[in-house]
Order: sequence, then C-alpha cells, then structure tokens
Amino acid sequence: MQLQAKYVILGLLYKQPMSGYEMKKRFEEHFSFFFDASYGSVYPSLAKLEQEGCITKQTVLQEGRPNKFTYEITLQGREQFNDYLKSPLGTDSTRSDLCMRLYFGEFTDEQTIVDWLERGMQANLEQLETLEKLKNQYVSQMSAAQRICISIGIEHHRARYDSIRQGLEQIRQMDPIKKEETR
Amino acid sequence: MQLQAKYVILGLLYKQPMSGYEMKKRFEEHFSFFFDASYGSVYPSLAKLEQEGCITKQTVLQEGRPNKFTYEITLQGREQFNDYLKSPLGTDSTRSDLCMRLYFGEFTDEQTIVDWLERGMQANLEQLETLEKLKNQYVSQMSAAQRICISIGIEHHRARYDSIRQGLEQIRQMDPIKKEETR
DNA sequence: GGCTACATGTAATGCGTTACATGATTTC
DNA sequence: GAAATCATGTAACGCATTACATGTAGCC
Repeated sequence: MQLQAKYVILGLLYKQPMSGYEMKKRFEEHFSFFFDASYGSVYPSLAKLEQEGCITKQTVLQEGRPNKFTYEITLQGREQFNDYLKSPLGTDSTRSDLCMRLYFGEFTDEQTIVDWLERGMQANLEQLETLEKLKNQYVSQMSAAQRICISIGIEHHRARYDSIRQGLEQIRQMDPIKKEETR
Repeated sequence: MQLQAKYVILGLLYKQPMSGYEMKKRFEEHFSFFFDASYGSVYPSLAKLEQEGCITKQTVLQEGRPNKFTYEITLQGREQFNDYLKSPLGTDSTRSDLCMRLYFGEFTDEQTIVDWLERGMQANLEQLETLEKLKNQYVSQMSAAQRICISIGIEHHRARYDSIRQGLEQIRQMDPIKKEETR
C-alpha cells in the first residue's frame, strides 16, 4: 500500500469536497516537497475512485468561470483511507538530478558543475521561501502534525541550500583564478 | 531528458565495466539518497542499451561464485551520456509517506502519529550513519563534486532527523500525561 | 539443512508523465 | 487581441515495481 495519488485524493476529500483542478493546485502549493501528480494522473484516479464507489461526483454550476465537478468521499472511501493510515509507514524516496550529476562530475568541466550548483541553489532558495511564506500564512490553522510536516520541508530545503552554498565556496576557493576571471 | 536508469547506468560504465548486479549494489550503497532502481529495471535497461549499441556485453567466468556479465560502454554510449550532462538540470522530486501522513494527521490518534515519527526518525538515523561511514571510507578518493553530493545527502538526513526529533518533543510536551503513562 | 550472498532474468501490472484537445472567462 | 486562469479530460508511451523463476557457492 504505497503512497500513491489515490490515497492523497481520499485524504483531501476526507475533510471537504474538492475538484480535480483544486487538488492539483494543492499539490503544487502545499505538497511540493513530498508529493506531486499531474492532471493526467489525478483525473483518471478520480474516475477510478468513483467507479469503485469511494467517491461521488457533483456538478457545481459557477458564474464567471467554467463549471466544475467536485467529489465527495463515501463511507467506503473513508474506510480505505483509514486502512492506508493503519498500514505500515512507507519509505521516502528521492530522485535528484543534481546529486546524480555531481556524482559523475569528474566527467565534465568545472564551469558546468558550478552552473548546476547555482541553478540547484536558486531552485532550492525559491522553494524555501515559498514554504516559509506558507507556514507564516497557515501556521495558526495547522494541526500539530502539519506543523511538523512543514518543518521537515523547511529544514530540508534549508540544509540543502546550505550544503550547496558551501560546496560552491569550496570549489571557488580551490580555483581562485577562475573566480577572479568571472567577476 | 529526465533522470532515469539508462543514464545512471551509462554514468557508471563511463569509468569501468560493471555487471547489473554490481550496479544495483551501488545504488543501494552509494545512491540511496538520490536514486534507486530494482533488478526489474536495471536488467531490461541493460538489454535495451546493448540493443541500441550504447554498451557491449562480456561474459566473465568466475570461480567460487556464479559467472556474470559485465558491460562496457561504447563511443555512442559515451556520447549519449555527454548529451545528458549537457541537457538542462532536472528538478528533484521527493515522495514522503511520512510527510503525507503527517499532513493528514488530524484524522488519526496521537499515538499513531508518535509511532510514525519514531519509525521515521529511526530510518533517518540509520541512513545518516550509513552515509557518514561511507564518507569517511571514501572521502580521499572522491572528486570535489562527489564530496558536495554526499554532503547534501548527509545534511539532508541530519536536518530531517532533527526536525522529527523536535516534533516528537513538542507533541510530548503538549501531552505530559501520556508521556508519563508510557514510561 | 537452512540462510545469506552472488547472479540473471521475465511477466504482469500499475502508475505516472507528456502531449494533445477543448473551451470559457478575465485582465491587460 | 493576447495571455493568464479556470476547468476537464484522453491517448500514447515509458518507466518502474512486484512477484515469479532459477541456480551456484559458502558458511554455520
């Protein structure tokens, strides 16, 4: 019972009805550091869950914007989600193109490595800032567990940012000539 | 050109011939914090790469253990790997069952959350220790980029471990009665 | 005898991405 | 008129996992 879109969707609907579009938004804004799924994953999952009787579909007519379909969780859906929560904790998995490239860094030139590090650091910084804003904005409404969740994300990005920054400094110290040249 | 088994394999063979079994080992021992792939992924990838002319297969007769097939990278394979290194840096992606559950923590009881945190913390600590040993063991042979790579991994696990530990403390402070009871 | 490590593979299946396809409404 | 946001979906494809299947050799 691995972490997959299905359970995330059920979890979101556990509290309130929601549309597929809104779920995807939530993934981007709140879940970025531990989950992501594309529309091509959420819509089919929604269709399948409905077919299985875990959720029901409602049409919501909207003015000033396109209509949408929201989904409500059924008793059966709640049971499935509870089963997931009771199942053994799964392991985390990360895929990092940056780390991969650094591992094979000896097969390219120094400038390329510096570029990777700078890009990686920048991406990290942006995510860190986004998470900090998110925390400030929602901290009062968050559960204790959610506060731990976001702390993990923030500290993760902070640690990564620091590691990359230090790495860059070390490379530049090793090669002071290049450093002067690029100024 | 996303990070996938194919390029990782080519990267490993860039330096020296290797068997599928050895690659999987390397993933477990060195790559755990940024990549993983099962045998069901590496053997078919190897077959495909050979078919494409990126690698060649050799049979190595061994005594005292089963024979094995090692693979050598071809010129074409090297070119493909260089193209990967030249392609734009991909984004990192993480999937964390722990964070997912914490996000939905309000739908379960406190003891369950504490269990998750303890398990997560333990798993993290083990990985941290493994990485630190790895670093101590290989640091003298590692390239500058590889040293940065492993630092990212170590600091990532350390930050995560600290976040979880602090989270646990906060939960226990909130609920001193339970804390006494479980002693 | 049983367990672990070494060693390679296949088949079924699932999960997920990308690109495609469409269309309304709002804002600049 | 163009771009962004809102909104839903499909199809092709690839990648990867799990479970299955097999076999050797060393060690306790």
